[in-house]
Amino acid sequence: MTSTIKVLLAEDQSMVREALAALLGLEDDIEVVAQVARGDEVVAAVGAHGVDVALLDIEMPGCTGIEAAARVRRAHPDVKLVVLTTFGRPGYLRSAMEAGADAFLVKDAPAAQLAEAIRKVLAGERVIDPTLAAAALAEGANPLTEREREVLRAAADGSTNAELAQALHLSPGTVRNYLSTAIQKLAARNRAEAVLIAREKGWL
Amino acid sequence: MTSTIKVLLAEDQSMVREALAALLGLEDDIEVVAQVARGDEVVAAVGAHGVDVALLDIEMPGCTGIEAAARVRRAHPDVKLVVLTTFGRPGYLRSAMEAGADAFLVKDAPAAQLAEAIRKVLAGERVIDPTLAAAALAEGANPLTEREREVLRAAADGSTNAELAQALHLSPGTVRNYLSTAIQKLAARNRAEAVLIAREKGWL
DNA sequence: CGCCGCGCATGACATCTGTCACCCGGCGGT
DNA sequence: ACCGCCGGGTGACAGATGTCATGCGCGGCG
Repeated sequence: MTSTIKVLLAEDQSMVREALAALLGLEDDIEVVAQVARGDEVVAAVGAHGVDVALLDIEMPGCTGIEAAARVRRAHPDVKLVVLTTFGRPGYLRSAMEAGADAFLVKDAPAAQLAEAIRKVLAGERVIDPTLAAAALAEGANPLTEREREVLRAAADGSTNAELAQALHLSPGTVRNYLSTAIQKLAARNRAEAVLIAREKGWL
Repeated sequence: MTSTIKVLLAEDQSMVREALAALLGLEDDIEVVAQVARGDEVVAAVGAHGVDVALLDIEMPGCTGIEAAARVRRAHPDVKLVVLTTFGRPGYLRSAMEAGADAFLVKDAPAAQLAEAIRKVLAGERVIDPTLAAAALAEGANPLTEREREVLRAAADGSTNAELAQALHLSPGTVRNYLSTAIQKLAARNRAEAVLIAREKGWL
């Protein structure tokens, strides 16, 4: 490797983003060439700066880091993708890998792993926390259908059946049916618990 | 100022914590002398390292940064307290100030404000985002009674009335009464929405 | 002292929610 | 051709939830 590794940082909280930039700035083979605060600005920035590795937070306005990863994979297939997240939800790991991520890191892992992961993905390796990988495999795939997920997502803010029906252009009875099957699939006791479980597993 | 400012960093996500340490390490008048990942380790670490300023995240295991701030204030009245948080909830600001914090920063403020805030609190100033301060004053105090808050907190995980009654040693009817008044005070349409509203305002 | 707010409780009532049975049309597999 | 699953719907029913009136005892405040 003759030149430095060019990194893009995508993270919405500027204090965290700039702190991560400072951290990576300590490594002399790594250079942060671009920073963005929104998921939907990632692809353009990757194109504009000749980025080698994109470091993507999941929780971002615009679009999620996972969606951004999928877009970068399509537009710039050679760029390596590191997904970084606060929450070690197995479902997140699964969808990140499906979106084409090369590494998946949680923010409560030691900071040293960050630079290490960047070097490894550039060398063609994949970096995944083995504990999380096991959890993702153990829990199986998302059992919810697309519609069930939609209804559950819409129900997350405490809307009533009537409001959900209106918002989703469905009959109130259908809304209740979907919620009922979702509740059973998730082994929850009501919609509120179902939302919590789905969210925790990264199925929302 | 003849010597460097000694800072304690309390933040549970090690990647963020170490990144913030790297960021502060770039300032030559600031030295991070201690790092902890739990709220209940803060007081001891402050005592052990002769800390000038404690930087406290709110969301932490052990105890919250706000609770930790109150404990430091009691045990070491001269130590300056900077509370740092992901969520700019007015209720958080209010309780942080009541706990004796000297500065209140949100993580999506520019990183430069961090070092600046540390220097300002040491000079005796208070640092508060004016927008947030206005919001905190505008929304008024927490209208919920202690019991209402307890019930709402317990209801947050989707428990039924019967389970809440058992857990809180109350009659099921009483649980419903408390939830009902809480729902009305928060102008919510059901318990789920009430939980969301209370959480967003920092009243939980 | 009287009044009010809080904690706690009961009973009655209307509505919301969750479940179940059953219906249709379409699409993919065997 | 048949089965199963999905999207969408209806009707019925039990139980959970939200509201209201009312009651009691306690403590603070004018």
